[in-house]
Formats: sequence, C-alpha cells, structure tokens
Amino acid sequence: MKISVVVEITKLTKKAINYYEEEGLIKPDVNPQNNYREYSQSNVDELVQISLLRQLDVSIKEIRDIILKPKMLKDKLEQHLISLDEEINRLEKSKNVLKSCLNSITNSNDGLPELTRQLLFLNRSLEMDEREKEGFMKRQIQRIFPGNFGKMLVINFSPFLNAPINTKEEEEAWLDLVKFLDEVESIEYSKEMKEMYENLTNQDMEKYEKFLTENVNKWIGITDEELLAERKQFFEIMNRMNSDPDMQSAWQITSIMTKSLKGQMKDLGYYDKFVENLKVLSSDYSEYTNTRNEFFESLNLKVDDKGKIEVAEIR
DNA sequence: ATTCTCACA
DNA sequence: TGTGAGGA
Repeated sequence: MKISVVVEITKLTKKAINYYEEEGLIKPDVNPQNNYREYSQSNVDELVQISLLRQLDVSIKEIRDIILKPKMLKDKLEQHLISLDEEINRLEKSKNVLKSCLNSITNSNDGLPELTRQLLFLNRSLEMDEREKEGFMKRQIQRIFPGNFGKMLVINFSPFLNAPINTKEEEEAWLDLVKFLDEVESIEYSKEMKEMYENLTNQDMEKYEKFLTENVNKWIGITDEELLAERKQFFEIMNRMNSDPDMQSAWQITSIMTKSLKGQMKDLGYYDKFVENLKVLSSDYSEYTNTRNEFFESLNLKVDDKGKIEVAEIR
C-alpha cells in the first residue's frame, strides 16, 4: 500500500512516517520506477507500535534499540519510567518556583529584573543544604526581629530549622518561607518593648536558652500523665503570681505589650507564612507547637486588666 | 501523488 | 523530533 493509506490507518503524518524510515525504524520496499514506497502490513503494524511508544514519549533511539533487540523491551520501559519521574520532578520544581514568584510579582511593577532576582534567589535556596538553610533562617529572623527579641526567637526555633526537604509539599512550603523571609521588612518595636528586651542580660538569654532546650523535648510525645502534672505545676505558678502584686503588674505590662507585638507580627505574615510553613517542614515543630497550643487553650486562661490571671478551673 | 532537500523550531 | 515550503 502507498503512504496515503498508511496515513489513514496509523493516523501518523507522512512527514513522521518518512522520518521514521530515515531513522531506520521501518524498511518499506521501494518501487525502483518512481521511488514510491510500498508498505506491507507488517510495516503498518510496526508503525502502530512506534506511534504508541512515541505517545508515551519514548525516544526514537530507545524505540530503535527495542526493535533491534526485543529483549530490551522491559528494561527500556523501566528505564523510561524513571526518566519520566525525573522529568515530572523537574517540572514540579519549576512549577513551585514560578508559583512563588508569581504572587509577589503581580503587585510589584519592577518587571523582569525583580523576577530574575527572585528566580535566582529561589533556585539557590533549593540548593542549600541543611546547614545553609539553618544559617539563612537564623540570619533572616535576626534581621526581621532585631535585638534580643530576635535572639529569643532564634533560640525558640533552633531545634526545628534543620529539617530536610523530601516531598513536594515541603519544597513548596520552603519556597514560600524563603519568599516571606526575603521580602518582609524588619519590625519596629514600640519603645517599651525595646526597653524591656534590651534590658535582658546575656545571662538572661543563656538561662532562656537552657530552659528552652530542656523543655522542647518534653512537649514532643508527651503523655497524658505528664500533661496533667504540667497542668498542676502551671496552676501553682499562676497562683503564686496572683498573690504577688509586683508580679501582677509585670504580667499586666508584658501582656499588653505582647498583644500589640503579636498584632504586628500577624500583620507581617509571621503566623501565616513562617509558622505554618515551618509546621510543614518540621513535624517536630508541628507537634511541639500544636501540643503546647492545645495545652494553653485547655487551661482557659484569662488575664484581667489588673494583670490578675483568672484560672477557669483547677482539676 | 509522492519524494527529496533544506531551513527552521 | 519532527514540520513546512517548494521543486522535481
């Protein structure tokens, strides 16, 4: 049969059929009179097979190998599956990077230079190893929250900043986090806030760090009994504070200040971008912060305007 | 109608 | 990895 009927059967184009012959995938007879090809049924069968493999994105070279050595079929297809997976990963990565760029690029009209800057930055962030990531985050936290407050945050997060990135979700979270850290401006503390935190001494910070490193593990995988003990201890402390007027006023001041700081941090996107993404990146942090939040919610604390802490119920 | 070659993406 | 133009 001539090429036009083969086109009908196989749904391939003439161009493709000619090309496959040129590449040595089929060998139709040639009419010496006019150089027209005479395609046999087996030629057509081969073309159908080629067409199917091409739709699966198997390369001409691989198809040729398979035809030459049919034993290679399984091997080649397995190999091809792997390369498709790699391709998918590559595309997913591009997708994530692009998605991250897109949000911030829409409202800023800096155009191409800004996009390039972000692409460069995000791509580099994906190549960081755990050590670099940790360093990057600590530096940025310090930049956004200058002074002792930032130091305390770094201490807070240190145990959770070195989580490896394995899944797509984690990569997406990481990119979102990097973008947040990159574009957010550093915070302006209120005067009182500044005073309070800058009055902290190095010893204070060391104490805080010691306290925290000892406490982090306690909250991960905590048992019900331990939770109950924690509860009791907490109420005791609260009661002691309530009976001490100095403590009360101090508590009142800090509670007012942290409230306004929390609002500032929320406006920055600290909770939505930083905390949420870190939860995705570090299951330890997710568990730590969730159990702690549950714990404090379960206490049902209220601080009245005199700085007295209302303890809902003690069980 | 088909093939060939070349330039092009 | 093909496609399109254009001549034979």
